[in-house]
Amino acid sequence: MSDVDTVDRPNRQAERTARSTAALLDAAAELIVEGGFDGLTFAAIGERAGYSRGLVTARFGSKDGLVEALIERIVATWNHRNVMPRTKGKTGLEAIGTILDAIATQAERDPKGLRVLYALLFEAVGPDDGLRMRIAKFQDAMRDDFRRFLRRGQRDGSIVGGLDVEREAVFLVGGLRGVGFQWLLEPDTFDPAVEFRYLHDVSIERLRREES
Amino acid sequence: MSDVDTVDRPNRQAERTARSTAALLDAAAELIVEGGFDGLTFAAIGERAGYSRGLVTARFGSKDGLVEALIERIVATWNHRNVMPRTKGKTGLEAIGTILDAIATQAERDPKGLRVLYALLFEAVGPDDGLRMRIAKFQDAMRDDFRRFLRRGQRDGSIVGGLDVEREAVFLVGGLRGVGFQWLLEPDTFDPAVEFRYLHDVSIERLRREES
DNA sequence: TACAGGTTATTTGTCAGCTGACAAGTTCCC
DNA sequence: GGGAACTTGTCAGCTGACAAATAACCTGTA
Repeated sequence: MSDVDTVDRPNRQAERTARSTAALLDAAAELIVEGGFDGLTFAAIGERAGYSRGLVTARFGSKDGLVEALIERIVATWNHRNVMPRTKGKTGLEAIGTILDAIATQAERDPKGLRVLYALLFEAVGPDDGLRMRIAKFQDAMRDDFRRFLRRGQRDGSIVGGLDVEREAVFLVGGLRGVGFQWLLEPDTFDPAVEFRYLHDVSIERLRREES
Repeated sequence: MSDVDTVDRPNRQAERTARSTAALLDAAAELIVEGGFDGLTFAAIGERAGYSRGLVTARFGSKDGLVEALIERIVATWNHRNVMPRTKGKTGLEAIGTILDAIATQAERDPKGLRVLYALLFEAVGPDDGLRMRIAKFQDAMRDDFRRFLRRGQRDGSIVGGLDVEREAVFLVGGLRGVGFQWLLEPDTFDPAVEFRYLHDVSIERLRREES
């Protein structure tokens, strides 16, 4: 019927697995955006994905396994698409601007995708869960990007000298999380694109080396 | 035995209620700090408070009622003690500095009390719960404080002119939430006092009117 | 002072609902 | 025919809620 069916199929088994895996993860992401972690039940995931409630366990082993896979997918696509390639050969200030701009742009064009990430982030505060450590790792990787670019900016002279790199990295990531928090708290009245853009502008302005 | 017993007791019934209510709320606060919302069960609250599991329902009607009472207590003491009285007769910039300083100071002296609030905040992101709207109301009240002081600062000349008051209020509250989020995500390695203090310094520096 | 009767505070018994997990069975693919 | 993907049956565990029972307290009267 469609050309998909006429294509060579060297491995339909694996293809089937990939399809159901993607469907399950998509469903899980949607459910988290809509109802937070409480709405993320095996029954709901299976139903929305068009499978049974038991497949989640069969595929991911446990609920933690599912969440781990979901985070993995989000982080991988994000880093691969939006950060690493677009900061090459730029000054430190430009690289930071690129990151902040990429987030603001995604808030404009694909807010749902961004909401999944933030919903996961805020769900991770709690006791010694595996989720918290997983998210903390992601968080620190992000701070590390900022640390690197802040140092680069001080070497190449694009960023004002003498600032506390560690504090600044925390401050920048904190600014992003603060916008995301207010967004998720008031999803109907809060415009994340505007606020992320403002965060970008203020941060760049503040970090830019004073021209003499 | 103790002098408490020899004091006039015009209403021991009410006193008993007040004592058990306080014990329940204290226990609930501790449990939230330790294990998030998941650990906040009627059984755990009653046990820690030294009462039975059924008293929570009898006193607060439902779990929502308990949380509402807890938030009410935190917000009331906070506003009453730390904000309202200490910003009178100050310039806009000074008032904002007072708020940020009060938070940083509490992070130094009573981090547990502050953690209860932030744990509640981040637990509130989710669907149409009553908790979300309750926290959103608190959040907007806090932004409103900043809006008021920002305008005051523009009138009295202590704050740089021409800034977007609404954006700035969001940015300031967002900065606070961002610090709190990183703290709760990494409670063992993240020092909230240092970061709140840095937030204070950077914000005041940024808002101060350039001296001509 | 004593004590009864009513009110309030607190506990215990019990229930339905939901969740994640897993084993056994069924369908699909190679 | 064998193995993988997927479904269904089933279970124990836990939670919040509420009704009924018990304990503590207060008030009025003699």
